[in-house]
Amino acid sequence: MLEITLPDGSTRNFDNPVRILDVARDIGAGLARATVAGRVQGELKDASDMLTEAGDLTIVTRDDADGLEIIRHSCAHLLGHAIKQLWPHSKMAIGPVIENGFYYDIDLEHRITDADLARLEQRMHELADSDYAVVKEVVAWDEAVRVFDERSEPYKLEILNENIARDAQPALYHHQEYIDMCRGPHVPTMGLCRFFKLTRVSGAYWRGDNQKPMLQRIYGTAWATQKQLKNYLGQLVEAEKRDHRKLGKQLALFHMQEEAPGMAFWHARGWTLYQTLLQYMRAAQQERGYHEINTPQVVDFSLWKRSGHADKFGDDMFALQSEDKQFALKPMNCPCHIQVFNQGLKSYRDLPLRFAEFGSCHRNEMSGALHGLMRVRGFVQDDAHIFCTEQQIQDEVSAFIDFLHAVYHDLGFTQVLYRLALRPPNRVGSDADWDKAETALARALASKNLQWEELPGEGAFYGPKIEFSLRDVIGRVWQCGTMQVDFAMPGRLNAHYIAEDGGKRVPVMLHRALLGSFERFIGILLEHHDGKFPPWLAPVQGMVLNITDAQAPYAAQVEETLKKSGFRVESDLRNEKIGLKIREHTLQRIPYLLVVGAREAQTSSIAVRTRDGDDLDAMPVAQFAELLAAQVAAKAPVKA
RNA sequence: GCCGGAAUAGCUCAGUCGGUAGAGCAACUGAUUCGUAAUCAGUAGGUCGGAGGUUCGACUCCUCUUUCCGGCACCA
Repeated sequence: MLEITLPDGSTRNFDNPVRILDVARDIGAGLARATVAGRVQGELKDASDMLTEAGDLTIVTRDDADGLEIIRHSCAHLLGHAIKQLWPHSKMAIGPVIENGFYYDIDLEHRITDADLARLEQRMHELADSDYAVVKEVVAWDEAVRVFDERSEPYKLEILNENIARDAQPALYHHQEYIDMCRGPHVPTMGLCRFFKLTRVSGAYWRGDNQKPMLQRIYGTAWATQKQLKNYLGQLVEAEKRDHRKLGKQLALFHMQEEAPGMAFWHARGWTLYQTLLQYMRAAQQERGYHEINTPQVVDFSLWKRSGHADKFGDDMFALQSEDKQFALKPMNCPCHIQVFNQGLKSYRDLPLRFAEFGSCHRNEMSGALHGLMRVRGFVQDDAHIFCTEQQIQDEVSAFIDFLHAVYHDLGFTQVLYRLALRPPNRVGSDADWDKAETALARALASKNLQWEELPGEGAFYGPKIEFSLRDVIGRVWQCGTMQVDFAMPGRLNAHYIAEDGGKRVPVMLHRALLGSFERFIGILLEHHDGKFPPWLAPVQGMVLNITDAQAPYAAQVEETLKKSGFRVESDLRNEKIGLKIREHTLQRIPYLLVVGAREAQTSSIAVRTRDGDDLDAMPVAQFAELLAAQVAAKAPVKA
């Protein structure tokens, strides 16, 4: 007698051991059809697995997150099955689940093209539609080796030899004639894997190692229902529409060209946005006790040698030769900030000393890494270095977190994620120092009641760090802010202060940034807002449009009045229909369109329309100025 | 840097089999003076990313190269 307890507390009794799928079938045919796997004592099991002991069982269906993940995993096998049918000589590497889908890495002479993807996808559909049963076979390690040896699968053999214990019992999943090795679980029948699409093919190093051969990676997305799939594909289209590179061109914000790869040419509107953001940061950090400084962009290589950057990143710096000297464009600001700190003797009474710089940096990023504004070679950081004592770390970090929250909130981001990167194997500084620094960072986070993820081994060699990421409106996560404790560099570059007892001490240096680089952050902002910036950030806040030439003088006067009130306003006096002007400036995402016709000229008013098409009716110019001023002050969105 | 793809008018994109390039929008000219997402007509616009090669002939085929796109790797 076998008693199975279901999540609702009800029980079912069986005379003999049963398969999970049989239990589902016993409950109902509908459930059986939707069954992907089972969860027994917290562990996922194949639907075909036998239950031999009494206990709890949760049927995992395609509606569960776990179920979807299994479907995606099985889709990778389905892809493998199809690949082997079309190209029997493919050597299969790995086929894991990723966010929204799966991929499979294969080694194949033939280069997979887009047309091949379509063929593969069609074959996958045929296989899935046949709804064949997946057969799981648990074998001895030797037997698994024999199977993959026979099938000439060197990558599977490497995995068996290097990653699977000799006494393990690997599971082989039979997909008709195709066999894949997997931890599982997998779907019981392939009919559960119908809603997928192969999205792209690219190269990927075997085991992620650039010394190892490059394989072909085929990506796909997979979902439990047609509706989910359609929805996701729609999101991709949506994300593409708000691509900052596209918007940057459409809205005349910036451009890039061949002669300066990885560096932006900022146009008037883009630079206005850039400056608005920069001035905002400047004011915000001034309020919080930072001293803004500015340091050279071209610095003798010897400084980078002393700071240790030349060793690690020398090849990634732009080098310059002049007379007999080797210079480099600065890739970061911290060594220069220490030079400023080192001018004049510092007392413990001067600490914490916060040096901020909108530092223009250049890094010779590898060509393949460049990506619009998101990864550039020339950029400006909202960088600052706080020189302080160990005792001051926690308070400084705590104040920084408040600062960061305030800024992210102002910029329209509400969700922040926190990660604490802890000591790596290769590091400088004593364990006692690391203990103190890690504790200070963790305490600062805890004191704000924040949840964080710990990343052991991920800290910089010179100290632990907190990474702050924000989630944008379409759910993507961007790492922007950082707070890093540095025990090493101040000492290397001879920074010290006189302590209370008269002794010389090396200060702790905190590297910190909120936005990271202005270039990248503007890219993120553009995509987050879809170019529809709130009025305080919008490069042009209002556009005055005349109906006919007769109102041109009045329109110019309105523009002038609003400009004098400190707003960014332009006018469009072309002899064009109002509909055309509305359309064009709406597409330019200008928050307010200010229409002036004979009526408005008569009454000294403007007819206000938002870029979203809302009509705010005619109002006196002064009233609009008041409304806009309030929104700018509050950093509020466009008012409907 | 590595794998794959792409580059044609200011922009978005066509271009068949190798026979010297085309549309829409924008620009310019003219008409129109108009009330909330595209007024009409006309004109002009190109070393087909760059350098070589094959060919009677190259946007088209080949080689090299630059940049971009999608990934991988990298990211102080």
